[in-house]
Amino acid sequence: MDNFQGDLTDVVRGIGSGHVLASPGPPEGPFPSNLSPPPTSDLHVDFPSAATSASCLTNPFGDPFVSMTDPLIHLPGNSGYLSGAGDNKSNSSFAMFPKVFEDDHIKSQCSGFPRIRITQSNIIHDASTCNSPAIAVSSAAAAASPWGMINVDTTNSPRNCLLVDNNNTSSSSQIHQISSSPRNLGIKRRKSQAKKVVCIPAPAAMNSRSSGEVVPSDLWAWRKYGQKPIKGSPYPRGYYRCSSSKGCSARKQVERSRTDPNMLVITYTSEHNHPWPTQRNALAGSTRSSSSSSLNPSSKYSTATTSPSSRVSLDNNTKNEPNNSHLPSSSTLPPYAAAAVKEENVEERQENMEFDYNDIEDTYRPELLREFQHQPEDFFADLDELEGDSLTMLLSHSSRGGNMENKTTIPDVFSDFFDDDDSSRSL
DNA sequence: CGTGTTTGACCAGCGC
DNA sequence: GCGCTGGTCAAACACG
Repeated sequence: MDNFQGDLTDVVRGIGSGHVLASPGPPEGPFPSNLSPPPTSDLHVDFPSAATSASCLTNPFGDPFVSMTDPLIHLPGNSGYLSGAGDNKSNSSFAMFPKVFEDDHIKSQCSGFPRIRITQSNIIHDASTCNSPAIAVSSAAAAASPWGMINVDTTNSPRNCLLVDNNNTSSSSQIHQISSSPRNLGIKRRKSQAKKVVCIPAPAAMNSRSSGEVVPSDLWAWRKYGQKPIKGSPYPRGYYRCSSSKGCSARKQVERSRTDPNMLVITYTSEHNHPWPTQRNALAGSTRSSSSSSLNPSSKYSTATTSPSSRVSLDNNTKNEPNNSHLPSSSTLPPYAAAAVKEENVEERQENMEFDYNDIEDTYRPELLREFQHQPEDFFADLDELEGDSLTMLLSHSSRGGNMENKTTIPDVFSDFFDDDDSSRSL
């Protein structure tokens, strides 16, 4: 059975194809739920809707930095664009909204990548290109959200889509999942084990390229230890365990939604028993993905590990402050996951279909938020300079002096992708 | 050499 | 109890 064995591979790769547009302007307040055109001064990320059918937006990679870069990375090759970043950089915020699934059978309502507008003050999910729910994100209101930067209004959300209700400006917003399948068909429960399921849009496989599979990465290093075809699903499931630290029991499973191949279902299990990786102990093999496995599409659904570069960038930041993030619960989750992942207890799930955001522990959030809070200025400042589209510029920028602690972040990630993706390099 | 992926085999949970 | 299926192990191999 071959089906889409290359899926997990391709899955991640295409995600980067997006457009980023940033234009100067004043920061915005909370955005209307009807998604009226956002004001200026936004970093606009416009994901191709047709090319990649996925819903709701995202940081497909889990790694905030990766996600931040993806759109940029593919700008040139995907007719993306990047214009001047806003002046107001201090309030910049990025948020990724993975779709939260209780069940991968939940049919995605979107057939195309939504257009996402990432603003320093707002992140708007423009539903115009997708029949998915419109999601307006405002960091302003988001400040009050548990995640600190999310305000998602999904007034028009169809069922099964994630809702983040931030009307409540208290210390906790809520994420609601509208309707969901009562059954957990995708993941068999081995023991009553708490699981966190994250659903993220997966890009359509890039036919032009066969290598360079990248897997949704998060802050941890994952080592694949197995892969199994799943009954009823044309897509295999990859099994990963945390390799950031020996003895860490954190694991995750990555698979495509059987109903919507454009969605990646990531299930986190167990917790990390260690702080964020401060250093990637090894790079060996981390970039190899582009060579062997994927050359043969049927050669297994290769998935990739977290980008070393992206990790490094985080390291630079995280090392500056004590790491208290490895707390129980959502510690295994990537930042985006922390915001939209449902702690999943298979047993409970069937009874309780509504997701209470309050239940989410935000072990990641504090760190991430701090990351963003500290980085935005530099990041957007960088974006400013990127105006015009030059990747070369981008890369060169990364290598130039200055505050490398922050600035190396994005470029490093970029280079990672470039190494793997020639198609996106056609500047 | 260290780390990662691949992949067949084995083990364990669950339903019948 | 049996079979099915998912999850894990571990050897072989690849990569830097």
